[in-house]
Amino acid sequence: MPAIESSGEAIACRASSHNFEHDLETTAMTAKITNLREQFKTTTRQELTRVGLELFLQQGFATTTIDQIVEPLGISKRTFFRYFATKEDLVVEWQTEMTPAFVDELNSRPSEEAPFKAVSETLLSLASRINTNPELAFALMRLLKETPSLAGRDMERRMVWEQALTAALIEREGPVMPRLKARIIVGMAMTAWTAALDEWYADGGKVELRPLMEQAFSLVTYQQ
Amino acid sequence: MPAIESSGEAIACRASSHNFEHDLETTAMTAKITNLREQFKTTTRQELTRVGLELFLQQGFATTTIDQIVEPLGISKRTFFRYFATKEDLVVEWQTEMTPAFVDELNSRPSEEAPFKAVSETLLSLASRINTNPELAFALMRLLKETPSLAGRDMERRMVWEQALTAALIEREGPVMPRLKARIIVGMAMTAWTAALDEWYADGGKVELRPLMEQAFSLVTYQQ
DNA sequence: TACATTTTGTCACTCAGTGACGTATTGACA
DNA sequence: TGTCAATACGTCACTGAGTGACAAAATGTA
Repeated sequence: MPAIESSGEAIACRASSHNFEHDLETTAMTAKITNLREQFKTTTRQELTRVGLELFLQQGFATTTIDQIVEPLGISKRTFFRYFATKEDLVVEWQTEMTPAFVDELNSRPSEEAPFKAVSETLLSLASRINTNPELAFALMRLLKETPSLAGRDMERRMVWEQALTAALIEREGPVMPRLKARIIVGMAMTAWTAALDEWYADGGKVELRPLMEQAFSLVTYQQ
Repeated sequence: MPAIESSGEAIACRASSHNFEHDLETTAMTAKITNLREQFKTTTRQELTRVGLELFLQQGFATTTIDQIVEPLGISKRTFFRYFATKEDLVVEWQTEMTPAFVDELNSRPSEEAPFKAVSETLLSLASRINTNPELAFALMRLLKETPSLAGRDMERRMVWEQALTAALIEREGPVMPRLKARIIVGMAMTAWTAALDEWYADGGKVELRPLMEQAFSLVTYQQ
């Protein structure tokens, strides 16, 4: 979850470095940090996502141009596309980036836990993240659903998660678990998860998410 | 159209397509059939898909421009976008269009059949369609998988099918079937179906598809 | 025949995305 | 501190998808 409310001080400093040289002392003071370059890149990336999401949520995805995102930060359009391959990536990339966290979560589940249960609990851990800022999650979900190109990328993200979790599940269970079976277990859990999330969205994001998900998982469990 | 000869060429080209050669004469003779216009539009649409898919399969999706599709048919780029909203639609639209056929298939299943079984059989009916031309199906699937924007649209198509089948299942089962449960049953069946299709693709599209799908459905059935 | 409707082509335009090239910034080493 | 290679950025020019506006052509109807 990106922090939209963070201020853009660092980037302002960077933008002014073209004309002034006051960041020289900054370099002198932080001379120990070797990857100053990486830090700049990280903040630039964060600022781009912040401004981009703000504009998208405010005036829509299609009606917002790259120039509008880039202009208040004093960054060129060309540079934007050095950080994000497409306009859509600005919205969905941070979701894809949390894939390893899911795999870690699954790996940390007790080994005696049943496969489906382990995957379900892994996915449930995301529900608590959503719960920390339901309004933002709801707004982002609306953005994803109302923008066709973003909806497609969101589905793609789901596939990435499924593949990663499938691989992790096979790793976890060993050769007893055939690939097709692993795929289906993960797919079922993801189906329940998505269904619950959609129901939550359809109700305006006002009900409790976690019990809804638990209900969905239980439906999968004893449905045949 | 400004040039007469280009107009004649275009019509001749459309009329000479496959099985529509005789339609021109019959409509000209009877003259009572009012939808000559509609017929032209249908053939134009078919020709665009035919040429487009040929080029996409031959030289790739991204490297094929709309002009290349449109040029051999004597149609303008602007007209292309009156038939298809996006370049991607040329590939995926016919898949979305077969949604009602699925719903009909589900509705025609015997009413005493269990929900999951009915949905599974509905999806299995598509396997036989794929079986009529496995090479083409495989090539199309490779196209969908190797082109990110198409992969996204393909996922979107899956969602459309899921929603349509969910609605049909609720209709079929009556108020006994809550929406969340219906979603999950359909989602599970679709998960198994997709997993089987992916395995089939991973094996180079050479194994028999139907038994693979039946195996996938059976895995869902006795997995918990 | 004449007239209304629909379809199409042309033109001009916006915007996403890319390649090439020059410049500015940074990191490491003298 | 100065030098130099590597990296990051800006500018410019370009391709291609997609759209709005308007005129010309084809069709339906009478």
